[in-house]
Amino acid sequence: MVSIKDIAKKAGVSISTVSYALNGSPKVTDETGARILAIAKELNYVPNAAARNLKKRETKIIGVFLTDFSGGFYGNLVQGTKEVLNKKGYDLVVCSGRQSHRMLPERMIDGAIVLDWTFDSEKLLQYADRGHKLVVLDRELNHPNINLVQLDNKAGASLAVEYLIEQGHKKIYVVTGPDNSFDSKQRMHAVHQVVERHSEIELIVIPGDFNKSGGEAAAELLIAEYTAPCAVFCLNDEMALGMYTALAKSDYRIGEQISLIGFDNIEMMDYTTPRLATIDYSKKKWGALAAEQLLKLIAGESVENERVYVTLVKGESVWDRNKELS
Amino acid sequence: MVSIKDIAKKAGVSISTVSYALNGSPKVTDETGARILAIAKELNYVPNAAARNLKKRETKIIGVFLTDFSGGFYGNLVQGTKEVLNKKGYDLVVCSGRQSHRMLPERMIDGAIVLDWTFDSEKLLQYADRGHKLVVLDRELNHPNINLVQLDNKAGASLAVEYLIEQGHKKIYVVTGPDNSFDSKQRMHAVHQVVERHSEIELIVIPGDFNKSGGEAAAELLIAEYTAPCAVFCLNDEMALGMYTALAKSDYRIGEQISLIGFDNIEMMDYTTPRLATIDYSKKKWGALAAEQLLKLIAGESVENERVYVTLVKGESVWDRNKELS
DNA sequence: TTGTAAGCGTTATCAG
DNA sequence: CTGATAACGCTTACAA
Repeated sequence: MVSIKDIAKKAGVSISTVSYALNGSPKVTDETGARILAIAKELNYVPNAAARNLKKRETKIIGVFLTDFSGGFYGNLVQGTKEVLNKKGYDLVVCSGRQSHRMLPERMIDGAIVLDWTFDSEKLLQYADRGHKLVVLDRELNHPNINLVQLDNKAGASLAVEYLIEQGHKKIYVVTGPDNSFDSKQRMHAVHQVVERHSEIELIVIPGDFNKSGGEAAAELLIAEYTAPCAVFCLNDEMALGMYTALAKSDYRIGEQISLIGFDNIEMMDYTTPRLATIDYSKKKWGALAAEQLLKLIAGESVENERVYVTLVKGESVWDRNKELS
Repeated sequence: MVSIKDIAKKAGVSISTVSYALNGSPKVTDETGARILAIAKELNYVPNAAARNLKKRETKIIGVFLTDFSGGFYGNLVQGTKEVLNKKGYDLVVCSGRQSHRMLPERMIDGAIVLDWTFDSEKLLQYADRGHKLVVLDRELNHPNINLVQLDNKAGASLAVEYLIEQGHKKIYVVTGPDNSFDSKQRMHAVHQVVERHSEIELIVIPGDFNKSGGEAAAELLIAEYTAPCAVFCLNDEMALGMYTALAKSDYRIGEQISLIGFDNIEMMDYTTPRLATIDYSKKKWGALAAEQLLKLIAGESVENERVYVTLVKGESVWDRNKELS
């Protein structure tokens, strides 16, 4: 490995001069500076990150922690984050799984954006206590070193259920996410609030897992106890797609006997027939916002928690019962 | 920051003893070892990655370089990689964009898996020359420190074109990837080989970009010059989906006037109607294989280049003209 | 079994 | 403007 020491030797100067030259410090003559740069290039010098990180106590790298790499969900979000970070001289790495959680406390990254329910809140708070900067997208955590950029789950879930009700549905199933998912809890809460305002609605809750398999399982349950047309709100699109696939194999048609709406508007939704209704929001903006907040946090600026707004995407997957009744 | 020095002070031992204890060396008494571990836990000690990396000259982290984070393409591939790496005590980070390329030469990672045509081959060779270990999935590079795990593009493209021909198609459009894409070149080469064996086939090449927009642009061209039923082979699914969307807005129907086949079998394909034909292969296995090869390379074992095999996925998007003719 | 000390490649604080 | 030199936190001979 060629180090600044080698350059110094070859240039006949000291290592500190080399360091200054390499970092574009005005403390070296243009002449020696240029000579050193030339020699560095000639020797194919590349700085050693570990040494620099050790000394400077920063890596200029931000980590994004995701539950998994799959699905059409994360692409745009991470892209939004990356664009903001790169513009500010930071690099981004995407990590997943418990093993990788160590990167934050071990200081391999200068901060983290968390959208990963397998990452313990307790751990996150502990890291924040030690001075690490965090932006969390999937829970509520109150700490000066943690900023929240949350989805407006309440609005989204309300929009979804109200849409079903408006279309004349009385019997509504809801397929939930995992118990420990904050998003799932918030959405469920909003669902209950809306339903309470409509006494005529029959609400049935089916526990899900935010995965395709959860939607498939729910579909089976639905089919088993089917008696009359009903509506289903899957608390995320992944499960809605699972249900879509499962129902395709059954005698029931989405948008006819069974109305369906999801949440997230992942890319796959564009290709379903009938078009599945869902709740949309800009994933890219979400990621970008998270990055901005994190950088402010790192810069020591004070930051308010932010919110990402949602809209309803209608689709033929929801049958308008009013037409039938009129 | 609490360092081993702090632990040493509190335990009344030297830093080396602490280091040995922390690393489970048999050189320390069980008693002092336990005491040190206890103190470490009490102080919330976390090793500093930069210092360890600097000293050990390895990070136990592997980087996966992708062109972008989007689409249903990478999820399973990265998942396969991750599982293999984690099992062997390595962590994985996913990177994208020129900026992040520095991670390899700066030794922030112990090796890289490259599926990113924006990563210069010249640079890769240069890094390999400096001793960095690489597995490349999207090009052909001959170097002792580089291993190839390639898709069987030739078989895939041949399967696709032969399928179209078998179904009675005579006029075949091919939408290519970017000029510098190795996969695109290989697939095109195979296309030409097959077509040469069938003199009755009329082949029209449309330059594409492997993105949705490329497929959309190709669709417009197709519509503009449409005269009779024809078939299209998009060299990847992303473009096939672009064409699918564009044609949905036109008077032409996929599987009727226009037959369509893609390449990759990304998840979105499962939701198209009619089901788009494509070329399938196990992305997870591909990623896992790449990880295994890289670890062998790092361990200094000799490795042969590997190949990932492909299969044809038929779909209603390809019209059987033989029926019509018989 | 434990301690001493050198060094990994940088940066940064002093003197010159 | 340039050069010694002391860190940064850790690992690992080698000594004791």
